[in-house]
Amino acid sequence: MNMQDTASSGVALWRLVADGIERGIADGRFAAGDKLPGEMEIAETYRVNRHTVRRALAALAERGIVRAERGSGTYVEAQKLAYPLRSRTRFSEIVGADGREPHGRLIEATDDVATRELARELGLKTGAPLVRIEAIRLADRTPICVSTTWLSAELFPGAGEVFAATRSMTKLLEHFGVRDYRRGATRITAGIVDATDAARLDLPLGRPILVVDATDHDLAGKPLVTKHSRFAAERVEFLVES
Amino acid sequence: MNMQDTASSGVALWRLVADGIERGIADGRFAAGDKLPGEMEIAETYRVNRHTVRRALAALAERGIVRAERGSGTYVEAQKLAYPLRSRTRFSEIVGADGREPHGRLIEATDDVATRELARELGLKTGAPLVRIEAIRLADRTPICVSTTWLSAELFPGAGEVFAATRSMTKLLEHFGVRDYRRGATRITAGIVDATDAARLDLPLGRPILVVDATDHDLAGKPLVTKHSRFAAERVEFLVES
DNA sequence: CCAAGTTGTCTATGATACTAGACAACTTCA
DNA sequence: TGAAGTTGTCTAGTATCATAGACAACTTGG
Repeated sequence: MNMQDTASSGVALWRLVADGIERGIADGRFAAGDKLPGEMEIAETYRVNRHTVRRALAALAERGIVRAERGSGTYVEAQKLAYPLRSRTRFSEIVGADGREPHGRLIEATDDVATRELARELGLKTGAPLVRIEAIRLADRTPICVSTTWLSAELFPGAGEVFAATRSMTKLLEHFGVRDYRRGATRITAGIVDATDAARLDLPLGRPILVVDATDHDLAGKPLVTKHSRFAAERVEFLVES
Repeated sequence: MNMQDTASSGVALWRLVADGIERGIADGRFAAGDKLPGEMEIAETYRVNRHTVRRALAALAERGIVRAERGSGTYVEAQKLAYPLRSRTRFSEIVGADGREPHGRLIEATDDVATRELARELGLKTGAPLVRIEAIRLADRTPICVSTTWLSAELFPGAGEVFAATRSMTKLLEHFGVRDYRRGATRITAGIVDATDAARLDLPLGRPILVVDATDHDLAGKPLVTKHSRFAAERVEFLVES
């Protein structure tokens, strides 16, 4: 089949195929994360050559709508979560604003001691007792980030158990009488996911991650918690107010 | 410039040009009957080759949206007048319903005698005296059809003068006491415009016309007038109720 | 490990799209 | 009548679109 068989519309065949697939995604016929039919199957349904399908898929991949995995298939990319970086950022609010269901899960809560850097961030002395919380945050069922959070074990005794129960850092702080808090300086870098985080984030090895280090303070400016978060870069997009 | 310079959109350049021109017509930037800019000028505004513009114009002409006249220019085709064929059809009502101003003009009114066919249509004897009225009907300033109308000279004495004054067949019949009338069988054929009608309809030679033969009767079924009308096919579209 | 199924890449061919230039045919207007 | 401006029609060359086939590279599941 050649382009002009389609009523000489002036629209390229691969564009028609791409639009069709995109409509299928928008309609929900293909959900985020779903595997699309194979290139051969798509070619048959649209009655075009496989190369034409590849052109269409390449255009969609260029826009971040699908992602091809060699030997496996082509998958619908979840739309990136728009994650505004403000002094008052609450994961649950951001995810909720995106029309998705926020979830949190405790992976591990252990005792730790402050390194010199952690102590400086939290306004404590080196070697001070800390609670280290490993947690994962999800939007619907998609893991967004894993974060390591440190709190003073003296100021927040039993923080691990509280977080396990509430699954929310905001509620944990409320439990200890902190009504509101603000984010201090936020440092953002990027890296490659390690094996541990890859498993937690359900990411293939070698994928890029956004690494965020931040410390939250109470309204008086006293440090409360400091975090080291790793976001699946392909699932989130940070927005900085200008 | 090549197609893919336009962001590799998968939409042919000529299609973009055609869409742009069509939007201009829809927006009223180019009114019906207007002359479009020359092909060279369009090519410059869209930054494409003149041949690409010609492709776009050809597509629009194919759909009857524009009409190219060699040596003169390309013009916006007036939308065809929707002309419902019902037993009670009044030109002025049809044109008015289209939001246009109906006009009628007498070309010629002469005495005639009935041929055998005219006599049969009008329920008269062959050779009976007739009035023959040549008239033209327009919507706004566009000629729609020329028609030859025959009436019995005995039933409608001085019909030519009355029509010249009223410019309306309906009013002419009213003048002779006919309050209402109906159209009988209508025969529709097509042909090529002759030189006389071409001048009257402001049509180039060789254009197709719709030829309508019909006889109007009063409510008792008595024949009143019989007509032979030639419509500019490109300016009218007959609608038959189903 | 193997087989089946998947995406990635290469070569090749024909049809369209777009550009470029030139000239013919025609209309309009002075 | 002639010049200017218009659409119509050629030829030619380059880039893209679409098709076709083959094989490599990889993943998955038995």
